[in-house]
Amino acid sequence: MPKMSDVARLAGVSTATVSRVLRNPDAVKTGTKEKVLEAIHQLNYQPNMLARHFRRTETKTILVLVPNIINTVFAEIVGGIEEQASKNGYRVLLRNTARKLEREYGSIEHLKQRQVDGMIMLSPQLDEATLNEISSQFPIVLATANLETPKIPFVSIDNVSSSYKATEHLIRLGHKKVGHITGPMDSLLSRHRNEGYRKALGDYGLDIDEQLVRRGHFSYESGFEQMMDMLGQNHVPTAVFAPSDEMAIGIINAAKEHQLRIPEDLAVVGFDNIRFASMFNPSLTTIAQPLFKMGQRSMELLLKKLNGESISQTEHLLPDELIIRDSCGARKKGKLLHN
Amino acid sequence: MPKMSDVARLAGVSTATVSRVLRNPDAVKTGTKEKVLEAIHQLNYQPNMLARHFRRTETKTILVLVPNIINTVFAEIVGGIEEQASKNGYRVLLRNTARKLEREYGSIEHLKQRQVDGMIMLSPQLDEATLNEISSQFPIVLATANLETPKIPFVSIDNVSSSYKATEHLIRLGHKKVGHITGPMDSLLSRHRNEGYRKALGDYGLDIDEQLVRRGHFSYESGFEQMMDMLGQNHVPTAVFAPSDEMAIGIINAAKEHQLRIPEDLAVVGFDNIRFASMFNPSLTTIAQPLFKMGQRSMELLLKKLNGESISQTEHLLPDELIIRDSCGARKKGKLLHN
DNA sequence: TTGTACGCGTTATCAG
DNA sequence: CTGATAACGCGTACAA
Repeated sequence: MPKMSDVARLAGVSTATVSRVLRNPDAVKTGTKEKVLEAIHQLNYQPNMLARHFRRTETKTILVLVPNIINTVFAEIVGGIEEQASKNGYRVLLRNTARKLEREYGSIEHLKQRQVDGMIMLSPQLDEATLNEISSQFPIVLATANLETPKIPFVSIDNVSSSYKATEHLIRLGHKKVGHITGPMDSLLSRHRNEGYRKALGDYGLDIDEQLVRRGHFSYESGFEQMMDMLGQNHVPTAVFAPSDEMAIGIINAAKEHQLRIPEDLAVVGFDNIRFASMFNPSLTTIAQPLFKMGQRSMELLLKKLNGESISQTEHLLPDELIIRDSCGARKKGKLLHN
Repeated sequence: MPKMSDVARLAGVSTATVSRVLRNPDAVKTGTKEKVLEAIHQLNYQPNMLARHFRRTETKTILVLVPNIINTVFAEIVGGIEEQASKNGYRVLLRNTARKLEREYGSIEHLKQRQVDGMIMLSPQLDEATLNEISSQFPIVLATANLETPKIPFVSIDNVSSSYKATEHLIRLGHKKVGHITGPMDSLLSRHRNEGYRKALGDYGLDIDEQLVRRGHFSYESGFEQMMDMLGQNHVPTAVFAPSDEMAIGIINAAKEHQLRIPEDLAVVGFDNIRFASMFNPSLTTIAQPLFKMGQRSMELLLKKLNGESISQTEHLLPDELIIRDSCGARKKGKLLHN
């Protein structure tokens, strides 16, 4: 592999000049520049990036920590990050945490060892104190994460108001017994979605029937199981708000096992608007998160940090949208009942 | 940030010794080793990986090229790769090609610039000559890709026999008019699946009705559109083999639009066994690819290449499996008709 | 505008 | 078993 000195020799200049042609072409006279470029071409020279990174103590690489890449929600955010990163000359290192806390800690080592210039964490599980500690030393951005006392830039939607909107939709369709299966309650995001649900019921003067509120963890299985269990009881909901589409599908399938029709006997609203939401039968009414955009935005914020620019605000809430399809019954009535 | 020389000074040894403690501890006397480790601990020293990578001309990083990370099929393979990589001290750089050929070419630059030690390509679009050319210079492995004349190690399932199996299943359920919507025919993988379909029909003495064979490209949309079109014609299939689950779902939804019952009026077999295959209504009969394992295996092969070990064979075909669920009708008949 | 010369932090070589 | 020292290839003061 030819090195810079080879180019320099062939072009009859010094390595300094070759380096300048590569990094700051305007500082070189046109004639010499051409000679150098010609030599580069002739030798098919490629700069040794390892040497460059070492010399400049930067890697042009960012780390993306994902709880689980197989989850389409995360995959789509990663897609947005990658797009924005590569557009700006950055590469994306992917690490699956498999929801192991120690793998999140491990990523700190990565930063310390200068293996990456910065990091984006999706749904981190680390406590806020630790996150703040890392953030004070390295450029990091959070995605799909809310913070109690935000000090680190993060990208999210407003989980309270979106859940409120979803629940309200069901209430305005006439439902009095609206159930909810939560995500894991150690996650602030789940608590926020739960909060929006409760707020909506309260605002519309409906009591919260704690028997209709169950604990799950976003998954299809937890939706199915909790719903099966709920339907085995003596009083059942006429509508359910689920904090993920996967869970909504689990709920619907459980209801079908009990010979319930969707949406006539049970209305369901999901969350995320995954690709599959519109393909399912019935198609899911759901809250659409702009996942790809959230990925892009996280990377934009990280880029600012990497470039030393200041970030005015820490909360970056992107607009969500209630997508009305067939699982809630609004479309069955010929026209929407409200809005 | 403390450097190796700081550790050396504190421990009263040379940098060479510190380096040895880190990389080849057995070559250092226990006493000195302890002194050094103590100093490392006291200074909270972290080796500068950039310097190490530069010095050793290796990055402990591999590149994974994905057509589209949002596709669950690829995401799952990536999951397997990442797991195996991190288990062996390698990091995974993720690049989305968005099916742009130039991004595949770009990855070659990456290798040339020594930014990564090797590469795994998922469903590459580059021609075999180019792939062979790259492979002769750098360690690469292919996944979900078949080759006309295999010279590069690749991991796949046997697409011909699995498609044969899927089609045969439909035939043995009594279907005479078995349709097929293909993937893009510039992909060898699609051609193989098409080949298995045709072979099965031929072996069972059934004519291939070219009107029942349509061109698609794995997507839900192409399945839906082609099926809608097919159902608008005067003669229609009683069963369809789809080369992806997404497409199978599109086909089913199109059939439902035409008031057809699945599987009574139309039996469908899909491919991939994506997570949603079992959640869908009806649940999909499909060919299960061991995607995660395929990812792991690709990484194992790449590790061998990186370690200079020889790889005996180039074709690594993993076992697939026909998963019988509700979309084909076999289960409706009380018991399987065959097996 | 260009060249010289040094340093980045680690590892490998070689001598002791 | 340990130490001194020379690379690795590039970027950048500083000098010309």
